[in-house]
This record gives sequence, structure tokens and C-alpha cells, in this order.
Amino acid sequence: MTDTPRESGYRPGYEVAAEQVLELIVRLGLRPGDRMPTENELAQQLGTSRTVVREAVKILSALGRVRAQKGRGLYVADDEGMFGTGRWGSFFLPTDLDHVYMLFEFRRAQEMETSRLAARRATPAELRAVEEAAGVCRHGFETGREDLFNEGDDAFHTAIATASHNMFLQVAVREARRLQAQSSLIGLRGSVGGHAAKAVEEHEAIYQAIRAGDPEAAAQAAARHIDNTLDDYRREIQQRLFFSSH
Amino acid sequence: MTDTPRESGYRPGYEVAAEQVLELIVRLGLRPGDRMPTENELAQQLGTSRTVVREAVKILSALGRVRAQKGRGLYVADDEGMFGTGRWGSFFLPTDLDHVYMLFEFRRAQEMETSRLAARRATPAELRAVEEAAGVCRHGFETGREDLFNEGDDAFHTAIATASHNMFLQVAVREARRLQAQSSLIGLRGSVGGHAAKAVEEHEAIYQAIRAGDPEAAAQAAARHIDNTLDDYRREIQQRLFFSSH
DNA sequence: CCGTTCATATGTGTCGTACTCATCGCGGAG
DNA sequence: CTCCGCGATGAGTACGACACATATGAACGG
Repeated sequence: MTDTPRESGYRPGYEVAAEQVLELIVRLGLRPGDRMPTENELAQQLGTSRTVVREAVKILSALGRVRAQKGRGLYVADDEGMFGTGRWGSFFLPTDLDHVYMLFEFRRAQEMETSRLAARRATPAELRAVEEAAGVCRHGFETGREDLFNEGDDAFHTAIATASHNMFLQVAVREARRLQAQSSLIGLRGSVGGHAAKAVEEHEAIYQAIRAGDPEAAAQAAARHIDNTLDDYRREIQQRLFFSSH
Repeated sequence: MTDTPRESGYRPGYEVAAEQVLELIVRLGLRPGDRMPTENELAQQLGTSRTVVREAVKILSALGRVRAQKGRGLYVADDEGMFGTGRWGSFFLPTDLDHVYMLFEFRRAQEMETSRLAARRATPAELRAVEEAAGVCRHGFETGREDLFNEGDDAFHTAIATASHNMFLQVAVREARRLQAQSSLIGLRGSVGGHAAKAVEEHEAIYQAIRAGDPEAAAQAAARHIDNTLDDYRREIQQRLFFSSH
């Protein structure tokens, strides 16, 4: 009525081409990692130009369904692109502090459930991976090496996500962490400040609950971890009192 | 460690161009819905060809950050493209029963947190929307109209997600529901069978907890709702005893 | 005076061609 | 047998031209 710039009945060719390529993948029975027809072959088979095929491929690659390598060819992405969020989903730049807080809340949901499921499903090997990551994190804290701390922290949560045996939660955890890491671009970063000591202890608590096979305890421990991290973050922000420069 | 498929130090131009375009959007202070520079202008400003710019734009459009309209121009996408999951993310088809179960677990995480936050943040209008959706759902059940039931159910959970005031959780909820709806493609669907009656009651419990402003009660009610739904779903599957075809 | 129609300008969509550059595979030199 | 280089393959980049959708405003007829 007022302004409805949508629905003009028109669909760009690269859009249908993208769908056709996906259908083709299915029809050819291609498995993740398999090689796809070349751009020229696709153009010929779809009865269109290479330009359109390329734009379609870019879309699919952005969605994490296809991978293109210069000099080699196109490949079906091995990664699960269920959200269509390959390595590209990372472009949302949190512009607002609110976004960062929302991200914490989002992570809270994911971490609780992954920890909960990990407590029920973690294999001995996965449990060891969690323990090891926690160890790296603690070591990084004790030696004051922020890079090690962050690496361990990341590995810790990733290991738990893996142990949850749920690909959707895994993707969500990964995306959330990546987005959060990018918030550092606007000068905000959870450093190894005062919260690190607490974090190490909280990691231990989560690990113990998972090891003990206590789902609810694990979930609660994870929730506390996020909540405390957020609190520290809030405190740190207020101290900085920074001047935005946009 | 696990995924480092980019082992050549090489980065395609359209990839950096995509980043630059995003940075440009931020730098220009463009808001969602605003018009962007034309492809030619972008090419000139980024010092590259229109070809590269177009491919970059296709990526960003697939990610839901940019919208292109033939004959008009490029626009900053309205919002929530954070996961890059426009109408395009919907290409993952759950092939396994495991996927459906994982989806339930995933939803459990999202619904718990949205309900929890909704209990703390829902405005009167949002609360009314939740109540109304629950009413539609109940009415659909009582009159045996499956479509109404499903519509109400969807509106109910969407309304709660909205009331959570967290865009990430909103997107996650929406994606989860869409993926789950698609699982009906393989012949599985939570029908209005026996679980509907329980579902209506559980909706009521969630609503009351949110209305009462009790976060934890809301979260627990949501968890029970998902758990029960999953149980019923499992039971229904076993009854069907269908023959998988692969 | 007002609405309709048409010409024009703007800008995305599509096509073709030519070239670069990374990668792979093969064959010959050492 | 190993290593080097050469050619083949195929994605990445660039340019130019045109098709087609859309917006704007002027000309026209009522």
C-alpha cells in the first residue's frame, strides 16, 4: 500500500541458477567434498552464461554449500551449511553494545544445552578433549598469556559443542563465538582481566559436571559461567567510558 | 586446526570487496533500508571492476545484508541478516531421523532462553500477542482444524521470540521452525494427534509464567513443552513403523 | 486542472571475450 | 628415483555492449 517494493514477479537468473545447481548436485548424487562440474559446463548445462553461473556459485559459496578453489575447480562443501553460514556468516559487525549483550544471551542458550547434552553423551575421548582445553586455558591464565587463554577458552567450548553430538548447536556455538570475536573490531574485548581467574574455575565446574554425567548441573554451571562473564564484561565497559568514533 | 581449508594465503578479490562494502556501509552510516552506492560507484571507489563488485554483492545478498533490485539499485537489507539466512538458508533437508531429534534439542535451547527473557521483557502489547496466538492454537485444537493449530503454534513461539528482544534468538527460533517444517517433506510431521491437547496446556503454562514475570518458571515450562512434544513425536514415529527407502 | 501516456535517464541483469594466475599432471633431465 | 619445467585446466578479473525493470518528468488530451 504505502510502499511495497517487493513482489514484482521478477526473478533474477542467478537466483534460479543457484537453485538449479543445488538440484544438480542432488541429481548427480554428489557427496560433500566431491568435485562439481566446471563453471563452463554448468553454464552449458543450465543454458546460461558463465557470468550468471559464477554469481550463482558465489551465492552458494556464501551459504556454505559450495567451495571454489582457484586453479582447481568447484567442490561440494564438506561443512554443514545448515544455516547457510559457512565461513562467511561472520560479517555482522555488532554496532551497538546491545548487540554484544544479545550475543551473550544467545550464547547462554547454546552453552547450556550443549553442556547438558555433553553430560549425557560425551565419549571418553571427547571428555579428554574438554579437559585438555580447560588445561590450556588455565595454563594460559597462570602464565599470563592471553593468546593461550583465548585459544583454550575457544577449544573448551568447541569441545563441549562437539560432545553434544548436535550439529545445529555446534554451528550456533561456533557462529556466536565468531560474531563475538568480531566485536573486538569496535574496541571491545573480554581480556584476561579479573574475570579470567573466575572463568578458569567455572570451566572446571562445567567439566566436572559433564564428567559426572549430571546434565542439569552442567547446564547450570554453564549458565553461571556466561552470566558471570557478562557481568565482568559490563563492569569493564563502564570503566572504559570510551568515546565512540563512528 | 580442524577446519583450515584456506591454506594458500590467497584471497579472491570479491571476498575482500565484500568486506570493504560492509565497512563502507558502516562508514557511511547507512541504515537498514537505505540506498547504497551503485555498482559502478562501488567499483570505482574500491578500485576494482564491476564484475568483482557484483560477485561481492551477490555474496552479501545471500547473507542477507544487501538487497538488489533491478532497475532501482542496491539497498541495505532491512535487518536480521546476521546469520545470512534469508529465504535461502532453507536448503538443508533433514535426511535422518537423528536430524529431527537434533532439531528438537536445538529448539529446546532457543525456546528456553526466549521464554526466560520474554518473562523479563515482554511489553503489554507483546504479551497480548502471545496470549492471542495461544488462543488461536487452542481454538484450532478444539475445532479440529490442524491448519489453525499449526498457525497458532507458530505464532505463539514467534511472539515469544519477539518478546525476548533478542534478534539472534529470534533468527534461531525462526530457522529451527523452518527446518523442522521442512522435515515434513520426508513424511514426518507432528500432527494434531494426541499431543495437541497437552500442547495447548503447556502453552498456557508458558504464557502464565511469562505474564507473571517469572523467568525460570517460563524457561522450565518451555523445556517441558519441548520435551513432551519430542516424546510424543518419538512415540508417533514408532507407531508408524515406516520403511526408509535408502 | 488533472490524469494519462510516452520519452528519457538511471541502474541492475545478462552476455561474450580476452586475459591472469593458481594448481595439477606429465615427461624429461640429472 | 627425484626434481624441474612445461603445458593443460579452470577459477578470477576486466572490459564493453546490450536487455530490461524502474523512476522521473514533460507532453498531451480530457
